[in-house]
Amino acid sequence: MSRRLSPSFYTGKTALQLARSLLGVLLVHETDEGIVSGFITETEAYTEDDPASHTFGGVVTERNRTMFLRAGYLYVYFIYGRYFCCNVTAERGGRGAAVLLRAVLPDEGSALMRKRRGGARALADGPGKLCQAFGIGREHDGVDLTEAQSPLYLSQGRSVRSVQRTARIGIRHATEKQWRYVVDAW
DNA sequence: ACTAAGATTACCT
DNA sequence: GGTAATCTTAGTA
Repeated sequence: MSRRLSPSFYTGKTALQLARSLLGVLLVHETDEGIVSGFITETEAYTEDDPASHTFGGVVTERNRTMFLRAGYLYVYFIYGRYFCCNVTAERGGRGAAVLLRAVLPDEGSALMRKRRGGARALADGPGKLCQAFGIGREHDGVDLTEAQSPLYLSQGRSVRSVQRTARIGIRHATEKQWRYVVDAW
């Protein structure tokens, strides 16, 4: 039985609403190496009106173009010369909005995650670590998460009892916005 | 062409 | 708590 989230999960929500809704959702990646999955525990919203966003001002560039697709695509970017970060696009096509996946609680395939992480103890408690553990890289930028055959997708997860909202991490601009969502209790 | 900054992480004291 | 590592991206000329 597949519990893959349907397109309707992504549509009709603002980036902030989607960021909240993604908490508890299961992120799954099926590859030849094996299957890894984990429950999303931390997200951040980014929009066109947001000085911290890659799409601030609504200007399309080579890097940010995926963020302007309709909701339900994966936006992957490279940062600090070392790490990838992955987002789920939000809002309607033409609007540059997305939700950064910052952390997951590993479910299936933690041995493979650890192998990909070079044996480290912390498997996916940060956006760069998450992408490394899940084998997500630049080739996954623009993947349609809602497509039935996609090996990378979101699935129904756990219900979240309580959520904490805070300022976003690691940004210089718009630090006053409380657009980070963290699972407080399951 | 050149340059500065970056939605991070690991390792050090 | 501080910071080096590392290279792409985007802006400026």
